[in-house]
Amino acid sequence: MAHAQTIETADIRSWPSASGGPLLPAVGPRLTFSREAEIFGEGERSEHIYQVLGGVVRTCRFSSDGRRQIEDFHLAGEYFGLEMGPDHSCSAEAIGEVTVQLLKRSTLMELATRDVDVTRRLLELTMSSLARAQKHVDVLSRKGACERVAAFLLDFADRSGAAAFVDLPMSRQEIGDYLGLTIETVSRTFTQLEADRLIGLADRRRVVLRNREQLLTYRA
Amino acid sequence: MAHAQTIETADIRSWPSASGGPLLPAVGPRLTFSREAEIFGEGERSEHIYQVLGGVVRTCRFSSDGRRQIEDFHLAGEYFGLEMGPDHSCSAEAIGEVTVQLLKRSTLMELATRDVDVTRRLLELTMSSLARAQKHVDVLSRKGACERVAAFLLDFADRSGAAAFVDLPMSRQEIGDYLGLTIETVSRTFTQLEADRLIGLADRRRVVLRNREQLLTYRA
DNA sequence: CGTTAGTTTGACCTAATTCAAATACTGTGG
DNA sequence: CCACAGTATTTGAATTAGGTCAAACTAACG
Repeated sequence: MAHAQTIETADIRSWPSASGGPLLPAVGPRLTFSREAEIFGEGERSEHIYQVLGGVVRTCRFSSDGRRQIEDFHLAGEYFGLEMGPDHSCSAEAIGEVTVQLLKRSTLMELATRDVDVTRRLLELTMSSLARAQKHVDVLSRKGACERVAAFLLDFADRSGAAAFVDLPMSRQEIGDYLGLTIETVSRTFTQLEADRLIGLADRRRVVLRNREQLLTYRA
Repeated sequence: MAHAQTIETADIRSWPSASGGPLLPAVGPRLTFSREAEIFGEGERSEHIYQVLGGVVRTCRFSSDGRRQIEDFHLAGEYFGLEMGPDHSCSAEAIGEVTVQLLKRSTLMELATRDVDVTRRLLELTMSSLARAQKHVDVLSRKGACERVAAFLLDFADRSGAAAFVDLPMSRQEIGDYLGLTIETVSRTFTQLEADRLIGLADRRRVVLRNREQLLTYRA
């Protein structure tokens, strides 16, 4: 957890009001990480659960052949770092500057033995991660490059709240490592989607979803 | 749930002794399904959670283009059918004859509001499903056909308890639908792994793992 | 046996990778 | 503001793993 800077230790009373959605008590400090900083590493002891407050985090795993598999990107509001075992099964890194809320695992687990709601929320959280992972399996399993990129763009747009405009914080390489494609194929696919008028590329990082309908059919 | 046959309604007192591992109280009947019978369908209301008592179950999803993605195979002792939403997000079907223990979801959830252990066990269960799904993502992401099949065989051997001998209950087509490969590629890969002395094919369904070491290196 | 479904094998094709090179950005110092 | 270095991205050409189509083979079962 290098380059981290403590901002504030949240009070245990910052428990979410009876709102829906999986929210957990912020039993830990906030930290800010700079671009490309490691938040935790694969194999490290898992002491905390994390909630993104600002920026985007990637969780990834490295194969013995040096390839990087990005499990997921995590946007503001989302949680990451939940583990079953004692160690982190993947590493987490900041894409650009990132602020996270730490939740001490032991405290949370202790709370969970007394408060069923905490356990229930952990369960909801884990189940939605599972649903995402299964969708990821579907996409990787037998979809072509266009469908993968289309599914990624739509998912990312939905999650970042923007209707038809995405500001991608991650590189082409990172998209490739998420979608199981090479950087060249990702690049060519963007080019082709633009040629087909399905997207517009204002900037290399700013994508306009021109034809949501048709992009959607790709991800079926 | 066609072709199902009730065998016995388990007593709620069949709560697992203080053993480790994710075990849940069997609050529901046992059912037996015949070969290829549907246990539940995608989109159906999710009323139960299931534990396999005997046989192997596949959970799968169908793309609009008619392709089948098998999410996972479930062996004796394993659970399936946990959902976050009200409906099943995939269907479950019997491979060969299968006996399952049903756990009524509403009863389980009611139990969970009173007993933290139940919720904790549901959490453990979901987390191990998540870990499996993430491993599946890794395999599908950038591995070749040999590595996929090798990873599948090793995983299946480990889970069925056999050290170096696997009796596959599923067809080549099903393996393909699980690994994101065509039946032809799966077949060719088996042939090649045998030619390379990594496996032996007694019967089409009986595989001997001749060289566990080398198979392992494939899945790194 | 004959029929059927599952599997293997072969020939060819396509999508994506690889290798290589050109181009476009970003930030820095002048 | 411009030139430069370094990185990210795009584009091109050649290669290849896996898919597709088609046919032969095998096992199971009446």
